[in-house]
Amino acid sequence: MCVTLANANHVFRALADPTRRAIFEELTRQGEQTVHALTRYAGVSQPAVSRHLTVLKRAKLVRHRREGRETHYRAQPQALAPMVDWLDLYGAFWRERFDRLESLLERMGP
Amino acid sequence: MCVTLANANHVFRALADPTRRAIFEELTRQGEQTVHALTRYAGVSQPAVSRHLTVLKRAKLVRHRREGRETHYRAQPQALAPMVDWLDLYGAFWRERFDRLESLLERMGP
DNA sequence: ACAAACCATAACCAAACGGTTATGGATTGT
DNA sequence: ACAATCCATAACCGTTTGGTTATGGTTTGT
Repeated sequence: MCVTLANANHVFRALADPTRRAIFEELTRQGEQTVHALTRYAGVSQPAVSRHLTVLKRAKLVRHRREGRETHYRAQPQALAPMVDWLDLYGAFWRERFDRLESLLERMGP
Repeated sequence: MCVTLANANHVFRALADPTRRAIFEELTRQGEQTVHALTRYAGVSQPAVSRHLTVLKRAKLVRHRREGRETHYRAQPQALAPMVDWLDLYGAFWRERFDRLESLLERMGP
């Protein structure tokens, strides 16, 4: 719980940058990716991607797995918990979120 | 919806700074506050607070109301919607959130 | 009328950020 | 053995950021 608060700052900061959010989104949608693949996707240089991944790693939003000369990264959505907790406390009320959930489930069909 | 995406960046950026989060939290907990009161709370100079409030205002996370020589600010939690939406899409928190919701509804009785 | 209070903006500054190119270490393919 | 690939780190650079003090406009209190 103190861990949560300590990490909250890292999570908020990491997701403040749109490129970093895009990388995290890509990893969430497409699953595990190499740095090479992410570089092609992100539209910035490979070192830039590497450092973005380092920031995401610090926030525990991604994990990496080395395999030969390539490093595979995967999203770690549990690390979003501090942000969700914060929203629970300071923003989104249950009623509102329930409505949203309902409408989203509806859109997803039966 | 495009509006949501456009604003998402502002919201994420605004909440990336701990001082700004603290101000928003204070406004959420204690309700409307003057800049003077927020300055006492935030532990930074009054101009710093004013500019933080400007950033929060840009993200529509706060509204202001002038009353004589003082400006009252209030939190606007609906503006967190883009962040909640983003978490819905990329957080993959369905299971956990659904559990939480379920247990809450249970506690609320039949 | 005048002093004080409240707030926003301007001007300034050090530090952090996000990008780049250069480099080198480890691994793979030929 | 050698060349090429993958990745991380270093070095560098312009811009943004978060803070400060200074200033001025408006409103309030005496």
